[in-house]
Formats: sequence, C-alpha cells, structure tokens
Amino acid sequence: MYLYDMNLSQVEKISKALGDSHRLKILQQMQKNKGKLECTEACNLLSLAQPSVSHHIKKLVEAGLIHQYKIGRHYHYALNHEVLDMYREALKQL
Amino acid sequence: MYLYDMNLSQVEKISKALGDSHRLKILQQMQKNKGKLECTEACNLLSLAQPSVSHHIKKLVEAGLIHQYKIGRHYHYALNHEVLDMYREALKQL
DNA sequence: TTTATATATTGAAATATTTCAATGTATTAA
DNA sequence: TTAATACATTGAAATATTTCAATATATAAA
Repeated sequence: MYLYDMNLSQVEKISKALGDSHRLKILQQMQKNKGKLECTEACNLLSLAQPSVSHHIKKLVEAGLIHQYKIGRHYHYALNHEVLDMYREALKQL
Repeated sequence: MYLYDMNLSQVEKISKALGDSHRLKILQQMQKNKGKLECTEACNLLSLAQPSVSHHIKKLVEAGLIHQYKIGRHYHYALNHEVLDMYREALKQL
C-alpha cells in the first residue's frame, strides 16, 4: 500500500477528525506520553464528561488515526503514524 | 517564520477547512488548473448554488489555504502552498 | 458472586455548519 | 448611464456535530 493511496473521502474523514481542539489535544497528549493514552486521562485533560471523550476517541479511531488495545486491565489508545503519514502525503498533491 | 510555527487553533481551522468534500474538490480542481480557479467554474464543478460556493471559498481563505486576486475583470483564487506545507509539518509533531 | 473500575452506547438537547433565495457591491461593456 | 457579469453578504431553514445523563458492557479484585 503506497503512501499516496488515499481517496478524497478518506482525506475528508481524517480532516474532520483533526478539526476539533479536543481531539487535537488528545493526539498531542498521546505524543507526550510515548504515543499512548488512557480514556480517563483524557477526561481530566479536557474537562469533558466521559461519554464526550469516548465520542471524540471514536472519531479518531474511525478515521484510522488511533487504535485501541489492552494492557492488563486497562485500555489504551495509540497513534497510527502510518495513516497520519499517508494523510500528509495525500495533501502534498493539492 | 519556521514551517512548524503553527499553533493548535490554526491546525484546527485548517483541518476544518479541509474536512468537506466540496472544499477538497475545489482544491483538487485548482491543482489541475495550475493552482487557479474561478468561482463560476467551481459552481459548475460542484453543482452548488453560487452563495454556497462563495461560502466554501471563504472558509478556505479564512484558513489561509487560498488567496484571492484579480486578472482583468475576473477574480481568481490560488492555493497557498506555504500554509499547506506548514500544516503538514505541524502534523508531523503529532 | 459481588463490587469496583474503565470504557461504550443511547437518546435527546445545545450548538455549529451547510445550503440557498434574495439582495448587495464592484467592475466592465454597450 | 444602463445592462451585464462575477462574486459577496444576509438571513433563515435543513442538516450535522457535540455534549452529557443514564445505562450497558466487560474485566478484574475482593
């Protein structure tokens, strides 16, 4: 799969996911935290109710920007660098 | 001004501007057309009423992604590559 | 098994965005 | 000066997104 292999509707979805300050803060915090974050951490960070944070995380997951996994009893989310790189490459063509 | 000199709220604004299929098509068409486009052209391309196209173009202008200029009696819009590059660089830090 | 912890889903209200008819502005051709 | 062309603005309806209380699910500790 080539880096530039991303269609307009994928670019739209990722742009939408990135077009919210809360979601950008989640991604920023993940970066500071070795690419990982817990949902509860994000709740504290954003001063948002837990379902709101869950909603934002879902948008990021649906855009393919992060993925969920588990360590012991805790859920984690991690940035998907490949998708972000593909997105950045796709924008080059504009 | 360094490429990575872009704050979170600018990234949010640009992402929002890119998060719409009509606006992405406008940018795509500009690319095909040596970086330029007329509003009327965009109306035909998108099958949208003229005020809607004007609205979308405004969003792109406000995000700094395109700028308006004139040739003779015609208005033109052109992609601002510098801003797009800065945006792509800012995303690298996520 | 019961309780606690972490996250997801649902549904509805609040808010933001998109769309277009009507109208305004600015420029140019006739 | 009048008419035509190109784009912008306003205001209101349609649509989409965000937010959270309530509730559900899933796992692990007690």
